[in-house]
Amino acid sequence: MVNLNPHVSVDCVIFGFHDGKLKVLLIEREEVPKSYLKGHKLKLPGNLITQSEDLDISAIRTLEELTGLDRIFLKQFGVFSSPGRLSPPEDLAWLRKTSGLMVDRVVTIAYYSLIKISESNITERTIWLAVDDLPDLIFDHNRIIRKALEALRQEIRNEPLCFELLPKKFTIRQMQNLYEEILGEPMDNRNFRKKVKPLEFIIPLAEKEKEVNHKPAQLYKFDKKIYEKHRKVLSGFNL
Amino acid sequence: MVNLNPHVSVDCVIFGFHDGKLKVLLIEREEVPKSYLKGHKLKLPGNLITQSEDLDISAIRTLEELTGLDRIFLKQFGVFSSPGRLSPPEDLAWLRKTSGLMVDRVVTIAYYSLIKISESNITERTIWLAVDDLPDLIFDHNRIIRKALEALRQEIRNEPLCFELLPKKFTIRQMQNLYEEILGEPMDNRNFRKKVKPLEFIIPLAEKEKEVNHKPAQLYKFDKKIYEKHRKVLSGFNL
DNA sequence: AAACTTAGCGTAACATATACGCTAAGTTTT
DNA sequence: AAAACTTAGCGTATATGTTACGCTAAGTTT
Repeated sequence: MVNLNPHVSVDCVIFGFHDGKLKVLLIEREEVPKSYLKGHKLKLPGNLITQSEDLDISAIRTLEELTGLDRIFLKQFGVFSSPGRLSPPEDLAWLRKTSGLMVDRVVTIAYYSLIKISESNITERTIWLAVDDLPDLIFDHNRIIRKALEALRQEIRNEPLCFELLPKKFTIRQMQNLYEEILGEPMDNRNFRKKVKPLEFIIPLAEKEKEVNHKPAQLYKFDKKIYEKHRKVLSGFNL
Repeated sequence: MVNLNPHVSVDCVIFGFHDGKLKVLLIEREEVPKSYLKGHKLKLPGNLITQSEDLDISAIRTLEELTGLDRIFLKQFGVFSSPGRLSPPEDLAWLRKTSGLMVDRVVTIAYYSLIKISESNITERTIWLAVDDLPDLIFDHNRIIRKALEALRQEIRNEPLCFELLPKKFTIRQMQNLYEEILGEPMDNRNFRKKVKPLEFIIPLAEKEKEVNHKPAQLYKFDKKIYEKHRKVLSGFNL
């Protein structure tokens, strides 16, 4: 057994994009007696940290184990430290039982992470739910997700985060739909294309969309190296 | 003696603006044997948290005690968790001695805060130093300050943080100088005035600058309530 | 052929940013 | 009284970016 630090934990809000909806990855808790279910069956992926691990490393490891992906986008966005956050008592009891530790107060460092659902290899006992329609979760995890979404909305305006959520090969329309879903406002397709067109790090492939009952769309990929070269000149990424 | 949590601490990077320079408030360590001074005499204000306190509350208390100010601007901007951060060994020995605890690893939650130097009542054993010319500090405190400055630079573009650093009564020129110092680039005074002019939450006072050997400048104050009313309409604060 | 969406051209109205010339006014210093 | 200095404001040309919209053509399935 690893040597756990019972005072500090890491929680990850994993966002994905599927069927035009922004989703969060949740874990179904084990060993929950029926007596206190009441919808509190789900939680965010996360763990108490080990004594010798940097938090970022701990978060990365948690994610790799869970999704089968490495090089995932990961961003620390907040700390949740309220002394009363490990409530209700049934949830605290569950944590003590499953961790085997008499935890009392846990300060949790929260990360959000962006993954390509289509390319991940998610392990069992997990479920993707739309962020705008979540049930009650354990502890303060609903609040953590709300804060993560605020941070994501803020940062996706200035950084090319959308490519972390889109599949490797994507169409301009998919890209626009993602922005519309996250920012919650419709955009003009013609103007959107005009903005995207001159970006040299969005590269057309020799391949088109298939099996759609309309003109197939051009597929593109994101070239991170070219983006890095241009970012200093362009002073960011604004859509 | 309060019941301290030896695993989690709070550190505050307190910025102030004086003589046209952005400064940081540092504390002179006590009980430092001459044998390992080497410049490591200074540290950021901060403490281990108590078992029952929310971190924000802990940071607020630390600041009030230190500056005599309440309602200080305070923002949590990062977590520093590297297992090796409590080095060199002399510094760790000092922490163990002064805290009376066998601390081993401390995850610190870092805040930056903005204060009006002229109106604060700073306690002893502290010193204001220019951020661009700091000596070596204890632990990883130089790194924490660098990160705080990055966060401040980012956020001062979108929020009216400058008024936290300026005195209650300020001139447009002082405001411009502050922006120039923090963002590190000169600005055109005429254009700056044009941008500031239409902002209804910057209110002229019936009072002018004194004891300067040129035309005295108009003094202004910032009205937070009016700003809050307009912010939704204006979608932010950009300079 | 109809239905649908992609892909692109064009443009008018409007807002913002940046650089810079110019004038007048109010204070202290000489 | 003049010189030195900074505040305070007007004006303007240029470039750049945003938003809304009309229009055409092309490629796929039904």
